Amino acid sequence: MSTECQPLEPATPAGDSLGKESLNKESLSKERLRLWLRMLRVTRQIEAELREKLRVEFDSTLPRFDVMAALFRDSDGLKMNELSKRLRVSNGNVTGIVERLVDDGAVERIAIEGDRRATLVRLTAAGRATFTEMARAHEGWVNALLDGVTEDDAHHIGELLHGLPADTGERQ
Amino acid sequence: MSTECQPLEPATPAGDSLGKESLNKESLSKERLRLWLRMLRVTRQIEAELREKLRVEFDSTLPRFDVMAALFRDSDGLKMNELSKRLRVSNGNVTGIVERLVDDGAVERIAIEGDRRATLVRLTAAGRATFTEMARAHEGWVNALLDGVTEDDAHHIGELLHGLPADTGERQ
DNA sequence: GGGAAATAGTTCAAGTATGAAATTTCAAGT
DNA sequence: ACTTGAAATTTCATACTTGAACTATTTCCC
Repeated sequence: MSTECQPLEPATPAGDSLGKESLNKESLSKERLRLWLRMLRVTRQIEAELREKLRVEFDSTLPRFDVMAALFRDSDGLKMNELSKRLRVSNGNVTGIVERLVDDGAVERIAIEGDRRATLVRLTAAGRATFTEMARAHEGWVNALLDGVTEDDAHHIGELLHGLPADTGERQ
Repeated sequence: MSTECQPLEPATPAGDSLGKESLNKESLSKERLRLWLRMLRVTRQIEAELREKLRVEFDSTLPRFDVMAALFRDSDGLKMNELSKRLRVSNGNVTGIVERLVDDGAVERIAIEGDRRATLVRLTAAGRATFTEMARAHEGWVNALLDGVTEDDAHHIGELLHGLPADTGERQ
């Protein structure tokens, strides 16, 4: 959903006693909020279009795509554990998605010798083939959706986002 | 979820016969994909933190917050219809969220005279009070999460996002 | 006026998502 | 060996989300 709330009235109204308006903390906070709302709206919109494309053209979904993408990168397979860390979603969530991918024949579970708690999850050959097609299409869709963005823009925004607390988290 | 896929190998590999690499279509496409993945990751991360905050501090959720925000802006109330258009979510979705907000006492349904199909949905006094608190906190959280973003940055990214196909859609 | 089309909502099935509890297995320490 | 604790997953309750089917009401048009 959209978080369609707009900045409320400033707590420090008209006359600002701290200095230039544009250097004001209130103003900066409002501007960041506006930015966040716009980022959210754009992201949601793009996600919706990608989801629709995946649904219509591949009878698949974004979560499935995400899981397959992670497994495609680690072609030796991942433990459920690692998968959920990689995708930053809850453990139980991954269980369900993988379950459906197994039903689809795109993914297989492999027992790990020496640890009967864990399971390895891996793309099947069919899964790899399907994902390769999906990924190619996906890149095309994104490219089209970000039509107005030049390479410089992309690079610039990327840099700005990169410094954010939200982007510097525990990845890997 | 995350769409953690990285750009695959370029279809046009090393030697590029079309001109400078940075002006290459392939390269631009990859750069846009990279940008999209980063936007998605940052957005998801911020959303996750906001959701957590709402849960812990207000025992609420983002969808509830979004609905309340929309109703706060239109203090006369909105029809379910308008609400779902405003938030860009499905009709049935809004039904459920409003239902829970009604249970919470934050929202009330009001019959519309002259059209027995539609219902008006409005924040209660309690709902307005609660939302005012939540919105203040929310702005603070966003402000903190976007800590590294200057006012110029915010403005710049905002402008770039603004031109996107995804942002120019049927709003309001 | 009467019926087709449009509009407003709810309901439904399936999938996604979380956080918490429960289960099974492993790893130590005693 | 035994128990305690950690680790890997699944299960569960709840909630969100979509797209489609369904109901009820209104509007339009002949």
